Amino acid sequence: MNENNEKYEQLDEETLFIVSQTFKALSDPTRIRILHLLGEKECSVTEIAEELSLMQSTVSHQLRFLKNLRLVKFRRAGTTLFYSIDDEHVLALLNQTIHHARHD
Amino acid sequence: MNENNEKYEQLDEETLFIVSQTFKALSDPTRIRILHLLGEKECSVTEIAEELSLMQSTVSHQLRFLKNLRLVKFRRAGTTLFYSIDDEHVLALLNQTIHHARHD
DNA sequence: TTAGTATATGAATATATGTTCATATATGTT
DNA sequence: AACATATATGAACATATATTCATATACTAA
Repeated sequence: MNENNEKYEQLDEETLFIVSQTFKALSDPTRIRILHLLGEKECSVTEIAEELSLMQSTVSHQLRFLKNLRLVKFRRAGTTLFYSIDDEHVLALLNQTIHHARHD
Repeated sequence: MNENNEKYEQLDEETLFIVSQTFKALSDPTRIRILHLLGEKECSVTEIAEELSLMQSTVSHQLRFLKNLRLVKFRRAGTTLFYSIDDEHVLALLNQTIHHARHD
């Protein structure tokens, strides 16, 4: 018994989509840097741009991407928006992989 | 003390590259399906193509991609190549994310 | 050696993606 | 209201990516 000749259980469309979107978010160096920074501390758009030497519009575009996937959130303080991590699981995924990349 | 106003420690180039490559491998639906299948059982190229309804050349191209990153390996048996997982950490990353995608 | 099967590869193509520039919107201040 | 600052957005562009088709290579058996 259990000769591993059971039929293979395919991944359903929706799961496949969510999983690929999640990893796609983490596959771009700019987004990785933004998420990693936000994992350290809440930041405004301008702060992110300065800290990472990126154009403000680049940061805004990527934050919109991350916000659509609910990986980040923001709070408003006047004209300034402070962004922070909204999905601790994905941040854990990132930190885990950073750790793995460094130690082998 | 520890007012969290220490300077932010940037990710180094090499780590950033490895991490983004790893996630890029996991960001495509076809590669996800291949890795998930190989996580269940060792398969030949033809078996993968049939099980997932993909063209043989599509499978070969993606296997080359995955092999370059050492995420899969193969053994030869005559003219047939049996592929299997070569990076359990990345498989764990995938399964973890599949589980997360399904349960929320 | 010839034929047959399994896999790999290169070129072509279509599509997706990331960045930049210019400009719009939103909020606060005077 | 006029102005300054912070952020968002749309269009244009260059580059990356995935798939397909055609064909090459590798191994096996007759």
